[in-house]
Amino acid sequence: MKKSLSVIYRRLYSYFGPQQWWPAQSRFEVMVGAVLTQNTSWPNVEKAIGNLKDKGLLKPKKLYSLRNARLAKLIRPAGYYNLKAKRLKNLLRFFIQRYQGNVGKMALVEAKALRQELLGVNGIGPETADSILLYGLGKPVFVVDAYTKRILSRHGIIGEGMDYDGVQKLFMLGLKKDARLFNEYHALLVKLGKDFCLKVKPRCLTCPLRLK
DNA sequence: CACCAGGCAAGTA
DNA sequence: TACTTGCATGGT
Repeated sequence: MKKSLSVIYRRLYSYFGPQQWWPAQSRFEVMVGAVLTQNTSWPNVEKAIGNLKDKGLLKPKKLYSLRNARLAKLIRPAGYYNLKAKRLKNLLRFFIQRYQGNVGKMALVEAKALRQELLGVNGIGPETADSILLYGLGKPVFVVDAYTKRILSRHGIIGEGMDYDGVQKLFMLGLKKDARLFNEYHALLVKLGKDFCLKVKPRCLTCPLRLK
C-alpha cells in the first residue's frame, strides 16, 4: 500500500511539529547559506556564516569585494572552502550585476525564469537554486535533496534512479502549490532523515512513517 | 578508526 | 548519456 504524499506530510508534521526553516536572519543570508551547505552539515555552515557576520561582511558588495583567499579562510569551517569561495563569488557577481544586490528586485521575477538564471551560475545546481527560490524568496518550488530521495526510494515510492526533476515533479504535481507547505515538507524530510534514516543500513524500526 | 553531511561540475568512456 | 572523481571540515 503506497501512501499519498499528503498522508506522509501529515504524519511527519504530527510527529515532529513545525521545523522553522530556513534558519537565517535575512533573505541574503539564505542565499549564502544555500551555497555553503552543499554536501555539508549545518553546524559547520553556521560557523562559517558566523565568521562573516562577526566581521560585518554579510552583505552582497562587501562579500564580493573580498579576495578569494580571504573569503576562503573565513568560510573554512564549511568545508570545500576554496571551491565554495569561487561559487559564492559567482553567485554574488550574478546577483549584483543583474539585480544590484537587491533581493526585492530579484523576488519580482517569476520562479521558473529565475530558476533558469540561477542554474546558469557556475556552482548553483538544482537544489541550491530551489533552496534560494523557496526559502529565500518564498516561491512555491519544492526542494529535493539526498534525504528526500533516500526516504522515498526506501519506502518504495520512487525508484532509486529517479532524477532531481522527476522527484520534484512528483511533489509539485501531487500537492497544492503552496510555499509554506513545501517549506515545511522538505524540512520535515530532512528531520526524518537525520533522526531515523542515517547510514547505509536503514534504521526505520521506530520510524514515524511506518510505511509498506 | 570509519563514516557521513541540507551538492556540483568536470572528466572519462 | 551514464558513471566516476575532486572538493574538506567537523561531528558521531
